[in-house]
Amino acid sequence: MEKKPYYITTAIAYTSGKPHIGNTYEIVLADSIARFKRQQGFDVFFQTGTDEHGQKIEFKAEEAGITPKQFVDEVSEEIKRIWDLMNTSYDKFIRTTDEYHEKQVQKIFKKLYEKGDIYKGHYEGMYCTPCESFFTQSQLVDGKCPDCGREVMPAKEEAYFLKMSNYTDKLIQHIEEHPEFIQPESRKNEMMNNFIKAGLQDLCVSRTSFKWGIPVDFDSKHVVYVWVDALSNYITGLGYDVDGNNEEKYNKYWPCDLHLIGKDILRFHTIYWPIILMALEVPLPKQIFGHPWLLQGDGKMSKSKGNVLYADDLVDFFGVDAVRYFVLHEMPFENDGVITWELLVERLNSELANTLGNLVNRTISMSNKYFAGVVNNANDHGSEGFDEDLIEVALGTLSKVEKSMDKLRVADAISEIFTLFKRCNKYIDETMPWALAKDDANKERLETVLYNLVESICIGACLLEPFMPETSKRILAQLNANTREVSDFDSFGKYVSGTKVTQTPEILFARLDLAEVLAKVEEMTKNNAEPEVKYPEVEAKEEISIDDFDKVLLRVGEVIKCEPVPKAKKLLVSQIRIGNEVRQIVSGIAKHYTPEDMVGKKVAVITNLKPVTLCGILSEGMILAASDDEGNLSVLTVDKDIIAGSEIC
RNA sequence: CGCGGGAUAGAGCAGUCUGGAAGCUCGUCGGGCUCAUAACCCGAAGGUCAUAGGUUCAAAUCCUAUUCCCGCAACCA
Repeated sequence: MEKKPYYITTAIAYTSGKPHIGNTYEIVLADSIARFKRQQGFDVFFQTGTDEHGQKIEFKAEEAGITPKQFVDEVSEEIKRIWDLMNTSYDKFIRTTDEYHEKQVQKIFKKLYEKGDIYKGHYEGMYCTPCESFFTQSQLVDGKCPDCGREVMPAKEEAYFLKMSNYTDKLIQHIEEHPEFIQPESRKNEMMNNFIKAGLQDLCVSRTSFKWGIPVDFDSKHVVYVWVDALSNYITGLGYDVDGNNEEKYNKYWPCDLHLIGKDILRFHTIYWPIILMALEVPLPKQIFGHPWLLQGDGKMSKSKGNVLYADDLVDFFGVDAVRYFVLHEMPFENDGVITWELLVERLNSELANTLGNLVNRTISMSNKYFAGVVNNANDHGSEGFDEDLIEVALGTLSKVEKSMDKLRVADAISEIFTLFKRCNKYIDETMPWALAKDDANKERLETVLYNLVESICIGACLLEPFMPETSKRILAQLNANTREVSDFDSFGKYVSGTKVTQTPEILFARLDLAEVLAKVEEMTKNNAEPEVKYPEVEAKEEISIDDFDKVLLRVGEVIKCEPVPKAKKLLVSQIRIGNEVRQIVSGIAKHYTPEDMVGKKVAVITNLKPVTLCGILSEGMILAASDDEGNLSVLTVDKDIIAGSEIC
């Protein structure tokens, strides 16, 4: 029988740096779905890869003193290494620097241009020359550059645009007719209400401000916008050809069954990508799922604190399958999940070591102890109904797993399998094999009990394969059992009676001591944090004369009253005594100082700044403060007590 | 009135769409068991389901208002 094709993709990872555990979660999730579908009998094609163009990469490479290509080669290799470490079974790892991809992207761009869906226009706005950036009128701050505060000039830059309006109605219709297209549903509403129905602006799909991208072949000043480049990977990876000379793979697997992506990039996948495809006259993918994020529990991840969690570090501590188990199981469906060392240890100990590992271990030990490892099905089912109940749970698990997986509820699917393992542990207590072993008359009953256990564990282990492939394999190897096809799950008793299990059961998951783990983590964190101390990067400004500086009047001000600005999260409004007068000054420091903190402080104030109104409140000056890249902020105060109003120079 | 998400046991969460006995995991306490990795099994304590109103025979669930938290947007003179 011909297998049904199933094409699943992850977002391709951006090669600006090493992926942390949150990024790694996505590939593991996709892998579990891909493996599950294979187990279900689908002909699966699973694609992932790296997104390697863009200004940010150009900049990072320059910083590192190497070419962009060298830079992305390194990072892409690193990402692939982590994907492999996590035992992910992708069929294709595409890189956007692959030649066939670049060629097709150029052709795609050209075709859309020739069709009129892409047109040449002008990017118009206010331009800040030192910052090399365009701003719209509304982005300007007091008519000046929002980044550096300097004068901006009206300017025009040539650029290519994708005409969104040609396809907006069609897109709305498609989304409404295919409720499963955007998942979860709450995201669909968000996209519709916030973006699509509000009217789509034409998308600027070329850049001239940097070089590291795919050049527009008929206009070499421009490179293709990274999103057009990146999104196309889903079809170029299959061998799509604009001129119709598609590879067999494309014909077989497109349209894609599932684009698995992070919730942050849903907009690109549910709006721009479908419109590009419609323009190319290519069918749309069947489903796009925006998964939640895995967040670190103890504060924000930050490189300088050295507390970013990476998959390879976690694997060193817990092993691949424990990490896979954690990210898959701990992730709620719609809300963000949390990952901490404490939670990891807890899950490992209670679920993996106690429930599963110990179950396999005690079962094998008993088989060896009572029957020299030989597992016989004596078909003596007792009269208490224990066997019937166990068998019912064991046979019912598959359909429960399938039901959950159909809704992409991977965490629930895993829980169903562990329900079976828990049922097995309970069965041991109910049947009390050690008591049966005391009387030879119970031999057949005891054989049956152990057989039922081994059979149930086999079923559970096979079902576990998509999620924890290595563990599944190890359990089956210890039981001397084969992996099963889906059709083998229809009846209980497929484990070959008379098989001998291993004599030396290995510990599947060793329990870990939380205190020890935390101590090791602390050491690791310390080591990682040292070289990461990073001084803030501040853009240079032109040299000024003492006369320029003299234009600024700085004075000491004493905060006599301070309160939050209603409706603004970051603003505090202070009454500040400066000599004989009291000024009202608004400052963006509410995240760092409470009004009580501020009252009584003697701060540095620019007093001859043109007054402005912020959130409806007049501000006559500026309190000086220092801030770093981490978002820390400190207000400048005077070192010794000095009277309010004193000049600073 | 910027957009959105959230508040359920000591902790972490499900349940809310579609109203019908307040659930899960961990932790705590008590008991059982000894095959096993101080593991396994049973039981108990612990929640006015953020607050106030409303609809209903019946509300964690639906409606209205309010409070607090978290993203995003804006504000950072």
